[in-house]
Amino acid sequence: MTIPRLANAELAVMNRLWDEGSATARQLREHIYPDAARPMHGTIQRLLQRLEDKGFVCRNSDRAAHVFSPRIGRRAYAAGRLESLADRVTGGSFVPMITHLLEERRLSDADMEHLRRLLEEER
Amino acid sequence: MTIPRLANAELAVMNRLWDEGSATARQLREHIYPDAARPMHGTIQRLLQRLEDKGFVCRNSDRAAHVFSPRIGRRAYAAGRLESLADRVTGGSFVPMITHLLEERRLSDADMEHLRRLLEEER
DNA sequence: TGACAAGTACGACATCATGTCGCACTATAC
DNA sequence: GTATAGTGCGACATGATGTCGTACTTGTCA
Repeated sequence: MTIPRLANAELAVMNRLWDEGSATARQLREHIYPDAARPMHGTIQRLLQRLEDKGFVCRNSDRAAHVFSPRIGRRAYAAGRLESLADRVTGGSFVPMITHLLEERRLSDADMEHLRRLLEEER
Repeated sequence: MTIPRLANAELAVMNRLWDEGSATARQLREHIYPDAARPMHGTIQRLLQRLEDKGFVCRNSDRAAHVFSPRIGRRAYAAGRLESLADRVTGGSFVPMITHLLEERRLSDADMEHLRRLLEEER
């Protein structure tokens, strides 16, 4: 059940769906291609179709203009990709990359504090 | 200075270089294509060339058979990709995905303990 | 010095994912 | 029923990737 990678345009659609909860193709188009010279109808439909095929979105077709919603949450996607990264690069462990981020001070104080608390809760 | 994504074959080469520290094209080939029907000479050379272009490896050409070494560490690569993931998906923060991993119990006890200690050291 | 083995450089190609477009078809509104 | 909006999907251009072939270079050894 590994989560496939999303390309840029697909991610743009998902990001919008994650922000809004759900949307029609038209709403997505107006947000993602605000001042496109061309219609971009088909493009959005195609992207949604492929996202549906990959299991990322589901559609409610009660109405003529279908309403699309995410089937996978933002966190679940991010975590899934992170797992995949760890599997391919660091033998499945997250420690090496977090170590590096700490050494390089790429983590904000707020994030660090947040993580400390999370890890304490799980004791 | 964002770190570009590596494809499968490229990653196989890098993983070997990270394990060994350095290697010649022949050594890499013997490890990555142990029983290839075809020579795979050019393939490895091509991969190394592209990795060099992308700044992932450097070569020592003192000898006829060049010796290749990583220019970017395994952790740095993993951390770089993790940052990129966070930027594209969770607004740059790592907290959401770690939260998800904890909720889903995808982190080993050892990893959690390791992370706790790391975060304490950085206080 | 010449011939052979090993290695490098790189153009070329097939394949695949992606983003885009176009067009036929369907549903809805007036 | 005619116009308007939406869906379904084939098609294409592009770029990345993995592979192959070949020409060129370097080193070795008789």
